[in-house]
Amino acid sequence: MATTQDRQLVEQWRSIQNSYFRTAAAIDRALEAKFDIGLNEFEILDLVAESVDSACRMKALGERTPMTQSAVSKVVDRLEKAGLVSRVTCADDRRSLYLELTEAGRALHSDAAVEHRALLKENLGE
Amino acid sequence: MATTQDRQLVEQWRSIQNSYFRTAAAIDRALEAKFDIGLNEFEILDLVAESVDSACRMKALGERTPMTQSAVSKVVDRLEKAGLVSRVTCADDRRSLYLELTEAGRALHSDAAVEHRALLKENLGE
DNA sequence: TGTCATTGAATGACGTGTCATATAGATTGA
DNA sequence: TCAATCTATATGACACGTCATTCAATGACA
Repeated sequence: MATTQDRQLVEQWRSIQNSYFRTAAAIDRALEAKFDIGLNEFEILDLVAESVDSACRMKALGERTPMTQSAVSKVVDRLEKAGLVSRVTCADDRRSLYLELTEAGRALHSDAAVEHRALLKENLGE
Repeated sequence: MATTQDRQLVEQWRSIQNSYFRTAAAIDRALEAKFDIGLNEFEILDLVAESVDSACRMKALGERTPMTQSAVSKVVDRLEKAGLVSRVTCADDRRSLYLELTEAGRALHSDAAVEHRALLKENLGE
C-alpha cells in the first residue's frame, strides 16, 4: 500500500514542516532576545502596522492569520500589557474594537520588522 | 524601508504558514476523530513503523522530527498509555530505549496512514 | 580503577494555544 | 418596542510544548 507517491507526499510534508519550524523558531528566538516579544506578537503588530485605515479590526485580524479568535485576543492582551498597542472602542459598533499602535509599538515594530525580514530572507530565499 | 522584496517575503511566509496550518489542522482533526490520536502521535508512530532495524531509537526519533526531545518523550508516554507502542530497554546501552509497535499500534498505524496520505494529497498536491 | 565530563531520557514548572462558554451590543421581525 | 437571534470579543479550564533540571549509565583519562 505504500506507493511511491505516498512516500513523496510524506517527504514533501516533512520538508515543509522542517522549513516551517526552523524558520519560525529562528525568528521567534531572535525577536524574543532582541525585542522581548514572540513571533505571534510580532505578527499581530505587523498586521496592525500595515492597516492604514482605522476600521474596526480585531475581527479583521482574525481573518488574516491562522490564529484562533481567542488566541488573537490573548496576544493582544500581552501587547497591550506591554504598552505596544491599545484597544479602542468603535463608535459605530460598540462590540467591536480596533487596535492602534502606541508610539512604543510603532518604534518597536519598525526595528523588529527589519530583523524579521532579514530572517525570512535568510531562511526562505537563500 | 518596506521594499518590494520585503513584501514578497512576507507574502511567501504567510502563504507557507497558511498551508502548513490548514494541512496540519485538517489531518489532526481527522485522526483525532477517527483514531483518537493527534498528529504528533501519528507522526511518531509513522517514524517507528518505517524503522525496520531495531536500533536504539528514542534518540534517532528526535533527529527526524522538529519536536523537542522532551516533546517526543511525552508523545511516547501517551502512545504507550494508549497501548500502541512499547519502550524496550537497549542491551548495549542501558540509558537508551527503542520503541516497538504493539499489535494494536501496527493495526492503527496502517489504517491511519491511509487517511494521512489521503489528506496530504488533498492539501499539498491538489 | 576512580574521578569528571558527557549522553539518553524523564520530569516539573511554566507559557501559550484551543475549545466551549459567557457577556454585551446589534439586528430582525411581529 | 420587545423578544429572539446573531455577532464581536473575553475568559476559564484544559492540553500540550518548551526549558531547565535531574538521574542513571557511559566514556575518557590519569
